[in-house]
Amino acid sequence: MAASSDANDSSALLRDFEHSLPMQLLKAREAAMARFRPMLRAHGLTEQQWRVLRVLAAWPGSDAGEIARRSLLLGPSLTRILQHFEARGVLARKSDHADQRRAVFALTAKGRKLFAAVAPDSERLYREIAQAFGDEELTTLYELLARFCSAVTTN
Amino acid sequence: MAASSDANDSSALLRDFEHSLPMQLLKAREAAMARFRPMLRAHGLTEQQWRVLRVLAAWPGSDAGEIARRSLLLGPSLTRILQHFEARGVLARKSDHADQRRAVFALTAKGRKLFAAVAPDSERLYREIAQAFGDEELTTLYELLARFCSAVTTN
DNA sequence: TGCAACTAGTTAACATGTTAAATATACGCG
DNA sequence: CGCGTATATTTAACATGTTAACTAGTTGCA
Repeated sequence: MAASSDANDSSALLRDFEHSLPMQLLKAREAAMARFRPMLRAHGLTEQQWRVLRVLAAWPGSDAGEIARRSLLLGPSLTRILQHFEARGVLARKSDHADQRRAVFALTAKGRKLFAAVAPDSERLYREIAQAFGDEELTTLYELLARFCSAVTTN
Repeated sequence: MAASSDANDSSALLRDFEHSLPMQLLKAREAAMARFRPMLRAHGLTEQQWRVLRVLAAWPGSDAGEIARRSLLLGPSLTRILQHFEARGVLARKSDHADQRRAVFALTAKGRKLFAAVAPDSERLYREIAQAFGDEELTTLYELLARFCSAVTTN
């Protein structure tokens, strides 16, 4: 890649571009995920699959809507991941007798084993990041992000 | 979707889950993008296409590597977007005579017109967000995110 | 000169993101 | 009871994310 040489005449637009909050949030997320992705890949998981696994480990018997909300996945993505995991024997689907539209999900023994194998690696990387950034700054960042969400979300 | 009813026995895992920084960053990004996406869609653009348009508006004559780095897009995604825009007549490709591997890109008149049409809407929405969140908090958030990136990025 | 190592960009293959539409079930109410 | 409406989930279609492999051009150096 060519070394960048910012022309002076674009400084106004440059400032505007660096003040794109979605881009800065994406960049920060990438900085963190770059550490997690290789580890997850070594376990045969994508980032999104790991989020679903975590939700089902914490709340077994969730229905699809609840999994989607907690894992921040949209319906179609979740449908594909649940089908993938079901085919792999990681989770089991059971139709809800009280409401036939719903299906509830739970990890199988294989799924729980997979979760147990990944969780320690995940926590280790999280602690590395927390240490690199600093616990106080991390807490401040969490709080700011939460305030941002509640301030900006329209509902 | 079913109302959530958090079981007490999962409180430890719940705390862990809410302390997933990649998820909180994603959530914040979503809160912001939810405002931008409908506007961009009305102009026939995706979020990523708009990022490429902004880069080329600010730095005409960038090569693909430079566009990728500035727009935070990976090579394959950028290739597709450049092909899409080229077919639509939004930008023009020119091979670099000094280095035949490179191609440099610039907006056409049509591309500049498109940029000029979207930019005011984009800035209006950005100001709405800044006002909802508060300028000082926004500045703090930018600084924290920048520190996070430099602390966590391994290079 | 000639070849090995490197770099820019693209292609390939599979997974997810995004919106709209379709399907199936549940619910409310005349 | 029966029908319109709402809800849960899936499917469809296209765009992007991610990694690996591939192509073509470039560079350094024996």
